[in-house]
Amino acid sequence: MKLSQLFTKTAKEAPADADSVNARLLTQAGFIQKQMAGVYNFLPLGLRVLNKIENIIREEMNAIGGQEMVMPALTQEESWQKTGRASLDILFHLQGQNDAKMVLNPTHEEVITPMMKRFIASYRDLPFAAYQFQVKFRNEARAKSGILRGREFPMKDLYSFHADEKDLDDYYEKVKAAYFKIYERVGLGEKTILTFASGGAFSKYSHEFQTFCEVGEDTIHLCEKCRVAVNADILQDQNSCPECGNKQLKPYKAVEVGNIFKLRTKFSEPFGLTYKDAKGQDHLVEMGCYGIGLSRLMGIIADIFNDDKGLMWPESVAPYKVHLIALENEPGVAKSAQKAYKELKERGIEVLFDDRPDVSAGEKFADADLIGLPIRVVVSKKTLQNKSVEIKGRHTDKMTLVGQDKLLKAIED
RNA sequence: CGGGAUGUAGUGUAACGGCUAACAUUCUCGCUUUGGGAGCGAGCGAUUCCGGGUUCGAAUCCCGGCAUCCCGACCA
Repeated sequence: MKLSQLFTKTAKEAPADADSVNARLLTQAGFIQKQMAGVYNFLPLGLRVLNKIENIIREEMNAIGGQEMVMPALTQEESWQKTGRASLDILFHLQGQNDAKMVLNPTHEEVITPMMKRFIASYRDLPFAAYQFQVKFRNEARAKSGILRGREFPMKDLYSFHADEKDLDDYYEKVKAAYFKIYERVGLGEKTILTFASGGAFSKYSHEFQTFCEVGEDTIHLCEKCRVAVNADILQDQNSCPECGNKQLKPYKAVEVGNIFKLRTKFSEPFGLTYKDAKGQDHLVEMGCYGIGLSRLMGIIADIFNDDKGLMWPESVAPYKVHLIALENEPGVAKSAQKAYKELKERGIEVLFDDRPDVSAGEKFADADLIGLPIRVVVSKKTLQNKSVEIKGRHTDKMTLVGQDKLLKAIED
């Protein structure tokens, strides 16, 4: 992508109403633009980050047998009455033709459970799991922290269906492992802790994945031996490590970046989702649900990986890998930079090319730091004197000159 | 939903109750510049959030609403 073509632009000054780090940097760099409180536009650079995150999650969901589908954002309110959740204050209600009552889904148990009655009849149909990436709507009393808690946000939700609790338990562990891989891959592995949280009516616990972060809404109590934690919400019931019994737990601020939950028959019951066993007896289907908010993940990554100059994306989720700069408006420089751009692209390396002819060197450097791609490549009069280009990582001040013909090799290492 | 703060060109800020609402930046045009947000000149850009009130006179004071941010409550 050529920066001269990109419709977004960076801002020198931070927006006055963006107090949170993620909102400030992502807005300044042109990744997102606020629409209203808790509702954001995801611009080309921001969408690329979301898509990177989405693809990582997709691969891990497919690896544990998840089948991708998409459910609607809109649902009849009746389904929510059946489960007793029509009165949730986070529900957006709206009215259709003939005064039909509908809601914008904040989650999809009320959609997928009745739908599966069409596809689950026998124990032979089980188990399986289905997931989607879909926008969720939650009328939060207070939107906050930039894109960490919005009223409309993209989410991955996986639902699993089982004949018995044992099978649900086994699959639950598989999802847990898949989640660890996801956090590892997006760069949050070391900072993300499995946390025991309220299990609701049918289970002792659910599990949250909590990422250490100062802006965190939650407090988790960490067992440093086991690297698991207990959410402060359930501390009165569980004041020691559930794995080793250790009572020396240390409190930390953290943000929930995922939640996995054994629903058991909480939803199959109101909708009558049953299957017949080998003897022809009916049983309620056992269910699990597993969510990850994509934009929250993006926000927390922005919140954690930055410095005073701007964002610092982990390579796995960076919108592009290379930020290529043609430093001066000079024919030789432009020509060499164009050539490098073409070669990188042909090699399948994602590159953002600052080809703007009328922008000062300082501004180009500042923009590169703000946008925060992992590798910066500069072509200038100076580098061309040595028939070379300059390479610098976003995390370091160290610059190295490599021959023009060695660029691809240097980038790939 | 309770409390607090704030609303002024696209963005960031200024303006004692009193002149044509100022400055920087962005943007447009011209010239000059090019290794860390360059320089000079000219220009565009505002119903001062909305509605009411006080006053000879309101961006400024008062009331109501709305919006945004922060704290709290809430939050599978």
